[in-house]
Amino acid sequence: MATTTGADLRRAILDAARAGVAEHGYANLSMRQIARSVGCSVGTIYLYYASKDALYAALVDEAAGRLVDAYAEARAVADPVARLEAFCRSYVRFAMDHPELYKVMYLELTADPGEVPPEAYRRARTTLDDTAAVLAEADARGALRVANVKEGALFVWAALHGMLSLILARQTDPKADPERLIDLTVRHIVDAFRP
Amino acid sequence: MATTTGADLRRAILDAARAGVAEHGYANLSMRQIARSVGCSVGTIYLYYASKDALYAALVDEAAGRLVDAYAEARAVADPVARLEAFCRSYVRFAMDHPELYKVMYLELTADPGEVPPEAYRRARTTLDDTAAVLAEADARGALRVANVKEGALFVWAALHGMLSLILARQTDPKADPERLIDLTVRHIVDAFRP
DNA sequence: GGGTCGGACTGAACGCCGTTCACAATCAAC
DNA sequence: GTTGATTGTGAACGGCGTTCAGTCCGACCC
Repeated sequence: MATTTGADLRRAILDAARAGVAEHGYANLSMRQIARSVGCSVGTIYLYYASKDALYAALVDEAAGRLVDAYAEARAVADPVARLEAFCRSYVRFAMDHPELYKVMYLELTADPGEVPPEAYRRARTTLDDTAAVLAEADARGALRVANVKEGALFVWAALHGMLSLILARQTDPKADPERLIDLTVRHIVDAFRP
Repeated sequence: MATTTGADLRRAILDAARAGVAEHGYANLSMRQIARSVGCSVGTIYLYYASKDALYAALVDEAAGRLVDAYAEARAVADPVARLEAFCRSYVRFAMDHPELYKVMYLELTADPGEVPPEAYRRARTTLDDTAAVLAEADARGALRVANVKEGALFVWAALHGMLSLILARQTDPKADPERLIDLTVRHIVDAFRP
């Protein structure tokens, strides 16, 4: 907060932006607030990030990295169906543990599609490849039936993302337990591919 | 644009707001722009809508009405499984035909959950009841197996909303045909409930 | 007619915002 | 010691949502 400079300042700005988004949402986050909390002037932020959108893209990129990390341990599960479920739960855990990052990545952005460069999402796409691979393996073993693994993986993502969106946007019954809804979703996803 | 007054002016403001959201998104829509396109002053808008959020809520309410209308004809389908699919397609058609309204209802809002009063969404919830009812009927006839119809309906909604979100936010493969992805989604949703 | 009242309407003003840019400070290289 | 680049500043610009003192104008009563 004091007189950080150079690369440290760059990181401090990103930290402040992340905290600001978590607290106020992207729309209510201001460059001036970031500058105040970091202890530099507004103009300085523009030395490190070309615009508010660029700063946002950096947040997305960072979040994508964490999402990919969350998939790492699930990759070790031997049984393909169990691994598919493990991937689903890794995705959900990421979203529930870091709702602000999940919003940054997949909720906030939809307000203005195309403002965040697609590169920021490239890393996150590897999770789709993981899902496609496990579907292919399960299909090969006859445990599941998957006509098209890429489309199948997209469905898995869509169903999880849909339920998470509804939960995070408080569109579900307030009395409903999110964990239970997630369990239900994962079970239905797997059932959708039963032979 | 000329000298509309009273209730006509109220409607003109709503029309301009809808067109503005469709073109620029909620964030880039300004009260001043609305005033310019309607031909009144900024202050006048506040005579009819307490705030930008209230104006937004009116848009959501209007969109919810149209969504409910879209469900009306599907309600006539006799076979419950066919009716479930018809509901799904009504929902999708609403989102694809009026992407700006769908964004207004379920995408833009997630930027700041809780800003739009829940009442605006009450009408839209009847579509969930429709889905729950058709699931109950299909279960009773043995065509599908649904442990909990309310949760089942939520899953149907989540899966559709998830795929639509990804499509509308351009997160799907640009080469993929949206229609095909929707077909796939509806098929998987039904399969998820197969006995 | 004159007078008054109330609702419709205005637009300048307030304090925010993202972004720019002329300027100052610092420091390595010569 | 001078130069040049790098790093940092903060006032200024145009735009935003919102407010409010003030203007307009038709309806009503005397």
